[in-house]
Amino acid sequence: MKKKNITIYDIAKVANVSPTTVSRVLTGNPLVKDSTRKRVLEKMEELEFTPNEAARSLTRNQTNMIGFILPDITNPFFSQTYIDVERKAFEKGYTVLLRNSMSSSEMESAYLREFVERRVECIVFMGGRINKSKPTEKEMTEMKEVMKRVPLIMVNGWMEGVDCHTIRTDEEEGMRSIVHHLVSLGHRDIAFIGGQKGVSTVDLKVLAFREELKKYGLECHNEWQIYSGFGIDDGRVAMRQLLASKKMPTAIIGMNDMVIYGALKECRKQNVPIHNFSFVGFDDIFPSDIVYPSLTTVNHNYDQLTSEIIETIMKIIDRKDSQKEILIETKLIIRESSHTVNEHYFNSKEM
Amino acid sequence: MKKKNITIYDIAKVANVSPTTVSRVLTGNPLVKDSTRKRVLEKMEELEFTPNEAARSLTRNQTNMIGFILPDITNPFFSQTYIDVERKAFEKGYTVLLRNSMSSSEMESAYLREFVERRVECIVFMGGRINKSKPTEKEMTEMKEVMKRVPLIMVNGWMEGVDCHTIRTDEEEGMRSIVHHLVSLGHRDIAFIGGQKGVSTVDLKVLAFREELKKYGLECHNEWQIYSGFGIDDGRVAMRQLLASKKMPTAIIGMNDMVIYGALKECRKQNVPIHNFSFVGFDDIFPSDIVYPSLTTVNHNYDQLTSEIIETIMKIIDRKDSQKEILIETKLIIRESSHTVNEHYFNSKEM
DNA sequence: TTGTATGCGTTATCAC
DNA sequence: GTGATAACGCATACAA
Repeated sequence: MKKKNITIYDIAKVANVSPTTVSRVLTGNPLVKDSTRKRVLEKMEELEFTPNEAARSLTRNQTNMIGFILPDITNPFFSQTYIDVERKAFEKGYTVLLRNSMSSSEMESAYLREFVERRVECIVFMGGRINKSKPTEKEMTEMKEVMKRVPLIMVNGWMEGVDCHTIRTDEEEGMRSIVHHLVSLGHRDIAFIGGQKGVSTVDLKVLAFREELKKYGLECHNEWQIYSGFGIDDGRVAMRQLLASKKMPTAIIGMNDMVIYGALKECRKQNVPIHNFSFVGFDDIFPSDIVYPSLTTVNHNYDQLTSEIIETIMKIIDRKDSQKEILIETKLIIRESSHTVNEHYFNSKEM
Repeated sequence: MKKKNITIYDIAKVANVSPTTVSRVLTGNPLVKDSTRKRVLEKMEELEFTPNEAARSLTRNQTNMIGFILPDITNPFFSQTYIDVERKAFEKGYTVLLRNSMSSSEMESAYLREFVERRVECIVFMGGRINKSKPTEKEMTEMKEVMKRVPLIMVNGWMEGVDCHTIRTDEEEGMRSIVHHLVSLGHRDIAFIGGQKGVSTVDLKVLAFREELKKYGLECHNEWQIYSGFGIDDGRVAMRQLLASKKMPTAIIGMNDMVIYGALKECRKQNVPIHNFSFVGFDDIFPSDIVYPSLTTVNHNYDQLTSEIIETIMKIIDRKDSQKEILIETKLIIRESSHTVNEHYFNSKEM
């Protein structure tokens, strides 16, 4: 029943050469006579031979695989990053293994182990533990253990005390540009919604946000900083809370685009005129250009980000020097959702 | 320089057992004495041993890998499908290799070849050539060649003359439910936008669309069927064309959700009241619940779809019988974008 | 330019 | 329970 696998030995036999020669044409060794190369290739075609990559990996001690752990590929921020990396890696002859951790530490551990077993040549890590201000001891030591065996690159995150290649977009600067933009539109009452304390991408933004408020001499209302989470519904929750407060902000910054989508939705549910507020998101994922109003947001510069990732990977694999920390400039994309303080707002309020 | 890889031989040596025994604890063979198993495990820990999956694959002649080709993971329709398959496969001990073909036949070929070389145990195929009404001879024979070596499942597509497992959502029925819904709201002038002729998922829908119009005794205006493409901008193009026509429809069905996003955007650009039209999409991807107006659309029943995919894969691998063709029921999700014919529309027109 | 022999790190088949 | 030994399919050092 078991169909015999066709190997270079079978090809060698029918082509009247040694397995070595077959192997040579496989690896593109130029020392083979054209006529024999041609004959071998013909026989391969004939017998429908396909080299076994596992065997190859075993002898060459390299797999041409790269591992990529991220929280959730259904989030356009990650899918846009991933797809570019996949394409650029393929051009270099590498294959990417994608794993969705859902930010679960257990999943991350399982996938890290798998990657080591499969002998990937480099691991790209996003989200989860590398965004925790206080990762657990286990998470840190595990990371170090893995890094003894496989080089690892952290994207938009890091771990205190874990020395490692780091590539991240300059989220602080992104946040500063948002505040600057809003202030220049006349806003003085600015809220920040979404995210979660203890997550570095959040803490980073909040810190920059507060510093910037101070710089412009604006008051920092703690009740306007609502750490409700990262999803659409979390944005709704935050907006609901804002709408229920006595004094309301005139501008709302989201931890990411998603929470702003939720905020917009909540306004509609409550029949609050959407232009009462200016909204600004973060990430510039594709729906931000189609929601209404289209969303002002910070673009991560995906092309540069992914280029740096792949370049760093290749340098590490080729044992070339490469910059340990890379910071990517962001770009503020101004769309309809941010505007001068709306006077209708004040008119429409009973005051 | 080259750091020696740690193998079961190293473990065997320090644990005073044979490599065979080490292998036994690795495979979970129960015939090992508890004390020696414990000793071996300890030594593995100590030397930071990790089994080499390539070597394993080689001897066991199985890789525990599944290949997944789809057009574009940044499209939420695909990412939602993929992520569920990944998770369910992982639960069964399988790893999914994702490849984005961008619907390019060359990419598809390259990835198919790679999958065969990596000896994946099953291939899931979406988009591209399996949605062509007339795939090329090369595409068909290549598919057959691959299928001699690796079982293949086509999802939401098929190939005439290529006998193969097929799982698809019932798009015809989905389209019928849309037309029924619109007609029951009083619409008689219905357009279809997006897609491309010669793509089966499009032809299928258009056919059902026309049959349904006929069934309700409605006229079929060919100029209201605009095959502009699959993306957001393609939807804008189609909408522009509709808005420029003498007689306009009252309802617009999209090939997918994306083109409707474009249509909504175009209306806003031209300051056309959005409620002049009823809009219905197809796919129910996540932004459809957050755009304004929220989009009535057809849901693919992702959970059932992905369950069927994984079940079929496992049955094929385990050489169990499995249904050759599976059809998944769709579900019409009614949101704000579909409503009765808007009277304001007629009032606002100069007529 | 080609062939022989050996190794890569496991598992599987025997024997003991 | 445990241990030799032979696969698995390819690449490479060395010979010729």
